[in-house]
Amino acid sequence: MAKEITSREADYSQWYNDLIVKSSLADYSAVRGCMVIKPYGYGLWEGMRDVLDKMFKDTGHVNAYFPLFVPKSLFEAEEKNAEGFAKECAVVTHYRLKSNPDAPGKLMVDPEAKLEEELVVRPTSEAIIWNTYKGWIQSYRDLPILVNQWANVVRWEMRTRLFLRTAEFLWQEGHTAHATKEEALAETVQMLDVYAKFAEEYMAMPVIKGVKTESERFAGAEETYCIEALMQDGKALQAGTSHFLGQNFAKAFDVKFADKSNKLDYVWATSWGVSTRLIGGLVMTHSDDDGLVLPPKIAPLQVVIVPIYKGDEQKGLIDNVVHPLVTQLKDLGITVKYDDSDAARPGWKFAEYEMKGVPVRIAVGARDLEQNIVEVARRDTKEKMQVGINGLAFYVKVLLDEIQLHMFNKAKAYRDEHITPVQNWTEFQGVLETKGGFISAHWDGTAETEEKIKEATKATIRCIPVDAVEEHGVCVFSGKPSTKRVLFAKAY
RNA sequence: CGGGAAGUAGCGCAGGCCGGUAGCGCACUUGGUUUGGGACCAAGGGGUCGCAGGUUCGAAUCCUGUCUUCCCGACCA
Repeated sequence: MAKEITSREADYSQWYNDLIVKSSLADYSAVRGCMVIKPYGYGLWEGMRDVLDKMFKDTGHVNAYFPLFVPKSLFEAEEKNAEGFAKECAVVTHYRLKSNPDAPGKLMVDPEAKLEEELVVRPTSEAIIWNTYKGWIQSYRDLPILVNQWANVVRWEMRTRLFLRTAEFLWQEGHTAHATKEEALAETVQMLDVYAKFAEEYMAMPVIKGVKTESERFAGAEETYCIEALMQDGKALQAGTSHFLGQNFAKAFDVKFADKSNKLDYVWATSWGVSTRLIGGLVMTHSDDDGLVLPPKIAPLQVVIVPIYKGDEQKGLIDNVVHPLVTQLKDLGITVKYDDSDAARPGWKFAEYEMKGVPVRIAVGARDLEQNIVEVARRDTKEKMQVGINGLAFYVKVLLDEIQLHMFNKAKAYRDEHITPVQNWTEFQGVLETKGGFISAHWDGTAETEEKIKEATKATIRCIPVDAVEEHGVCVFSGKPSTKRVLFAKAY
């Protein structure tokens, strides 16, 4: 038993940490709050990135890259945004080291090399980008600008967790500029839909589309849309956000355009992003006590083939069957690995690929060949099936689709069971303590009530669902009138 | 940033109170036997005990500082 992980029941947090490390997604690093994303974890991110990037391109966006550093004077231009991030900014103050005269062989910051103006390491890029857009935009003919960047950002978090919250993380941030409010709003909603589609169809992670309350809104935004997912421990995870920024950044950076009648107006803006946090969400949505469970559409490796043999003669016979199978699977666009390494025995390989969440495993032994079959095992349900070799590649292709669908349906069933409508404060507290998940409740719309509920229970309003129905009710906490239900939950 | 715990071979740990030149399991190397759920036998290799100071004839062990990680709070994606 070389690699065992803590069970979810014993300690959910420890299970998560064990899983990330033992499945080789990431490692802790020598830098406080920063992690190393290992090749398997990065492969997962690359797969997600490739799909999202295509979805962005298909909706008319292009990629660009802006600087890591933001001069402090630019950063503080949009005051609300700057204040919102001020407490977690890394700041570059010097540009040179020198030998330390008091400690031979050691270096020190050269006090003579102090920067004229401090550079903020971007926690997000609105400031540097809007400063740049000012030079790109004169007329309505220059609009819209639909730019995305894949980048790293830094937020100096006090308490970090692998993938979910690290000081540095990878993400994409879209920054668009529009001539009208309507167009910007449409863009905001469009990208929210892109995120939701990606989460559900590729990650098999069901999400609720909604709007943030004022206190949870992105600093500097007029409106923040979000997708919220539910983890297996009943806590919610904000998985992506899309912001309608109004004219806030255009005003802060003086970005005006001339419309068709040559009238000057400020540009309308959006920004939207998802990060490597999605990997944490993926892990906590599907995985079990034996390791990762990855949806086929995102899994870096979809199929692994393990030979079981005694001696070179049997190995040769198995090779004769497996090699054409590998070709057939690849021709169907399936990623496959034939693990015929002699370094580990079959049982060890089984456990290892289960830990890594490979969706389908095919075991081929001499006994199978006599009957012209193989053993196909699916990771999500742990089922094993005897399948004929003829037509096997196509069978696997269909099976991968079935696994993808089953994973989504299972996660959705769990999520739906954990959206609990409550009518009063007693029920609210009871559900939160015993069951967890989302609580659908009426709220009076005030930040005061929201804050008091948070203080009392640690639950926050995750979102006001976009499909919330209008109904008359009374606030679960204050008893004041309310027109729609919102979703509360404890959150990551 | 406050409270708690931890850091000794790649991983998991013992040793520490009572200072005397570091050990166990797994992993690794070589050879052999094996292979249908984390194989077995034999012989090997590998550690400035997180880092930096201090006490001492002598420090993994005692003292001080510091770094990193985990858990609980406050803050946040």
